[in-house]
Amino acid sequence: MLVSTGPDSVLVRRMRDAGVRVTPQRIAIYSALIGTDAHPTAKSLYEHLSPGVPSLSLATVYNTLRTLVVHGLVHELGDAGDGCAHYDADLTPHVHLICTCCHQVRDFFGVSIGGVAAAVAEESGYRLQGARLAYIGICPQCSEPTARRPVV
Amino acid sequence: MLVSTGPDSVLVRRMRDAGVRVTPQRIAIYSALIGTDAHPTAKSLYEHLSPGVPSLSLATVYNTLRTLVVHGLVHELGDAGDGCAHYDADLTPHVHLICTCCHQVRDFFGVSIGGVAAAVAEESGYRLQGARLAYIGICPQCSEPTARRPVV
DNA sequence: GTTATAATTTATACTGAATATAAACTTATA
DNA sequence: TATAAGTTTATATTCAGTATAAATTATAAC
Repeated sequence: MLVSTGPDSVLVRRMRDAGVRVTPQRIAIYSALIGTDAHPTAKSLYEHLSPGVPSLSLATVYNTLRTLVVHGLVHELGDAGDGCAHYDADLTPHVHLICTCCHQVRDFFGVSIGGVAAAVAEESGYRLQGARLAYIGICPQCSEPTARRPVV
Repeated sequence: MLVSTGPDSVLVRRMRDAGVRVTPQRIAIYSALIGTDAHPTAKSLYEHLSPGVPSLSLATVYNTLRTLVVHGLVHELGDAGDGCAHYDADLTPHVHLICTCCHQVRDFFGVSIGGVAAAVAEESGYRLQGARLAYIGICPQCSEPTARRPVV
């Protein structure tokens, strides 16, 4: 999926509105996140972007992801059984399904969760920055007797 | 909170029913988890139990927690901003509130989430082992101007 | 457009949570 | 009670993520 990244794009405006400085690296990382539903990790983002942004450093990917999370532009989904954090730029309240076998993180929109988010925001007294709503188990593909794990 | 740990206790029966071998170390770890709502980490469990179970190894705590999680007796809540996983033996569907400032994980029963769990279990096709339902933000205490962070 | 300054990027070194290993030990079963 | 399979332990190792400091760049003020 392609995402507009010009100086007046939604993406750049969102960053400015959130008080995040705009740099080419941040645009590359944020737009890559917006343009995928694969819930990437810092490392997979780095490997995906490196060829197009040759000077990009892995440290910058970590720094940027943290910045985006702290400013509420991205949600950190945590470990998917592979020992590293996955990220999502889709802030629409929705559930994730994590397979402990293939370590895939999949969106699940089959249940409405907006009311929960609203209730927590109102009743908890917390200044919310993110959400992490995941159910963990073995996905149907990995449950098949002939299952072959995707190459991680 | 005290938990009965005899050979016919609920705790031991639950382990056997789940196909988990029963050892003194596992009883100690599982009962400590059942007896607290502090959502401890592997290390904090180790430090709490070590004096009473002198030979206990940190590796055993990690091994046991993974075993309990895989067999569905314990939920792994993931990182609370302190870089390590927290655990919960209360499998009642409920939400957690994670403060990114003091790294405390608190139960939140102010919203009912049982229906979500049921819907996911039924519609996703996943063989569910656990859930991780957390909202992340700054807790009221840490929001106060005079806030002092608890010693971690 | 320049300039100043504060923030960001980068490469590298480092930290520490979690895992792998292998020998000693324990549990469950027959 | 003997056996086989699983567990515990101490230690070594891995690697995700962070800290550091020098070089660079975004922003805002002029």
